[in-house]
Amino acid sequence: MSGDHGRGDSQVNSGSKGSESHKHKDKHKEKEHKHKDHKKDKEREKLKHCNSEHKEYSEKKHKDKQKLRHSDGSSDKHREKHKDKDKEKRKEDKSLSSHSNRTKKEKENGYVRERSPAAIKSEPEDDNGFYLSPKHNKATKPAVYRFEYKPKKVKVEHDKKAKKRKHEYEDDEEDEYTKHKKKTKDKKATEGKKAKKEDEEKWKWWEEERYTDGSKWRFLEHKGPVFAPPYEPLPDKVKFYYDRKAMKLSAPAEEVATFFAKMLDHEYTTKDIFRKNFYKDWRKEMTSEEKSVITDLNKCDFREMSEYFKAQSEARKQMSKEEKQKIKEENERILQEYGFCIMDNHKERIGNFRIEPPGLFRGRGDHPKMGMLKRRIRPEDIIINCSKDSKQPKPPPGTKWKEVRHDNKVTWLVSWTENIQGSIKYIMLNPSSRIKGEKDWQKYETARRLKKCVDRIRSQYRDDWKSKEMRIRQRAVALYFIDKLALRAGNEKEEGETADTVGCCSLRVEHIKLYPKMDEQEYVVEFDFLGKDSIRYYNKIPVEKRVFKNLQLFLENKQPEDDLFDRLNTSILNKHLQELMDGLTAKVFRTYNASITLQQQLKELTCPEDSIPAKILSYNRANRAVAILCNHQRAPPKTFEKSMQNLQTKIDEKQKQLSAARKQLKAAKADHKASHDEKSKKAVEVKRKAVQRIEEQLMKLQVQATDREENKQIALGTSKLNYLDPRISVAWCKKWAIPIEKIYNKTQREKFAWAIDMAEKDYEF
DNA sequence: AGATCTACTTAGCATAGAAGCA
DNA sequence: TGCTTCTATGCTAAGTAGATCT
Repeated sequence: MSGDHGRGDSQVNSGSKGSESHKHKDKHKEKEHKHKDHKKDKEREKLKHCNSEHKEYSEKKHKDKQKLRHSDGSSDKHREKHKDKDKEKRKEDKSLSSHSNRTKKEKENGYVRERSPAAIKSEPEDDNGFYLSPKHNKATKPAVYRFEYKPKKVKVEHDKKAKKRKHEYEDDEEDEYTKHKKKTKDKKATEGKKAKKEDEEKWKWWEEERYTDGSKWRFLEHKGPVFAPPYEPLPDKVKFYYDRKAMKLSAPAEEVATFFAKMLDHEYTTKDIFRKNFYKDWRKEMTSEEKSVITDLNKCDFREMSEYFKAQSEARKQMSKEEKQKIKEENERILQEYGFCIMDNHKERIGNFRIEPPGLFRGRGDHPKMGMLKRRIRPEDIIINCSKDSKQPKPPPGTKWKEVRHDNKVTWLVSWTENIQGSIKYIMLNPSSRIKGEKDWQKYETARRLKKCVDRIRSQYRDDWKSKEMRIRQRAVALYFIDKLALRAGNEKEEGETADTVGCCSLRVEHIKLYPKMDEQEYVVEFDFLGKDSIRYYNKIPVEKRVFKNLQLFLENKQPEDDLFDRLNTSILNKHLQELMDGLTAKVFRTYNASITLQQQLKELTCPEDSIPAKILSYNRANRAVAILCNHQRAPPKTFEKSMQNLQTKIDEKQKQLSAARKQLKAAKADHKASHDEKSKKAVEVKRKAVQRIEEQLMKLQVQATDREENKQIALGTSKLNYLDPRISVAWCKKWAIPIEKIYNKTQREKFAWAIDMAEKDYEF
């Protein structure tokens, strides 16, 4: 296990660290005058956090906010002004500051979407174990690649070549690749043309050549997207009221109003920004008459509309079986017609063939654009991508596509530009498709190549901590964080366009705190920031002295809102990584560390003599270690406490049952001792079996309870789907005779079909 | 050399549908 | 069988990263 971090079995932990962070956060807030209206969100947060500490925190936050409110009866305008001033000031600061010449981000979030107080245990690490490993230094060897990165003219890899590669490359997986090819060669010859169904489903694309010229396909045919159903005006009986008076809205204005009405139960319809954005966009849809009447959102009453939609969804639930069946069939028909495409002789499932319906935008976290109208996409907005020689999809009658192009250097079938951020959205294939699968496989191969040179890279960045050049030190410390803590790269973001979140390279001074000494530990760094999706990252970890000293240096003469790594960005970092290993980028470290952690944890946690459920618990624990590493959190399910209680009741009952059964067994034994006849002997056996059965059931329940408790606010799915080399899991299943269905559900099995087919029990990541 | 654009992966959440239970 | 609870799936936002433009 070379280059392994030796991560312990980090467990969920909501101890004192959490409260520390909260205090910190609170101070933070007051200092920065963050006082946006996020009462409702906090309430939601409160619900999410079941531990009392969190409640305390939320309440305190709430009080703080109230205080602030009182101190300045802040109107929106006031706040805006304040913000602008702040912005300007910062701009000036920046131009004066010699070390920071990059765009600075406005820190304006009051709403913090953080969850677990401290999900991550900082493990005191043996740094020697960390950096040195027996398999060391293949640095001098020319790198060997499974996939070509800068493909030249060669179009398709042919068998011969693949075989030749087998000798050239020592990659285990390479052997398998060729092996498979041989095995299926005969079969393939008889296959001939494509008989649609069964052969298609079983198509093993991983046994075929890949394109190496950068093209993604030769032939592509599809039916185009499915548009959102047109707006159906409300029945006349459902009224909208303005200033208590019923008012009939024009269809466009009414439609947008219904979007708001549908969200009425959500707390964000009470947020200032949301309301402001919504109102602004709504007015654009109004007739001039409506505009003159409706001048204040607060006087709008959407409740009747809201009730109507609730009743509708209730009615949908109450529909008869036949009606439901009919809808199901219709959906199936649409799926069959639009849900598949033909790509290079194979029918492939499309991932998202429906165009996103119009509605109100709700970004995650404290998003400046929340509430804006996401407009309806029309055929005129749509770019179709397909091959020239295919049957082109027809736009709906009386409409035209924006463009039809034939670009086989990309994988998307349909695209359009979305109006909130102006970004492009795509329709692409399902994860089970060849095109996605190959890429996924390739991703893990890159991570495996990193495994081979990670020791070298680690020793290099450690050397770089001593560099004379600031930029190199910064790069080295950032890389250390990315490697050790699995932080994301942290691209720059356009200020004011999105929620204020950061990754490694975009960390600011205010996101870390240094403690030369904390409790028993020396050189502790405390991280507290909002990452992707505004999920809070909170962690305290001891670092090496040199890292600590460097951080102190980076912090010198900086304001809280200045960049920690002012001489670094993701592009610089990735360019450097590219030089260290072909195909290496910051995110590869996440993949690598996730997968290697799973493999190592599985080795450590699986007991050969355990039952299958116990082994699965071990698997989930290994999976959990990764999820914690990658900070994959989730809101504790709304019914968590209750379902936990139910489970406990069941366990108690089972326990009673067990002791009763044991008593009976004892009695039967005594009986047998006395009588020594066949009948009593049989009775003993029967009772013994009963005890055994109940014991097993109890065990299963207990395992389930543990698993669930530990999983309260950790999401396993993301890492399973995106970070863990599926071959590790498949190999583990094969080794311990665990049915693969216990680990991967149907969708996951489809996505990982390649891994399930090719990984043997001795697979090593 | 930074800004912008493009393509693609990764992310959490809502909800539909399946499974379990009284 | 009808209700509750759990799980799978769909949805789409939010990242990463490379290419291209200025």
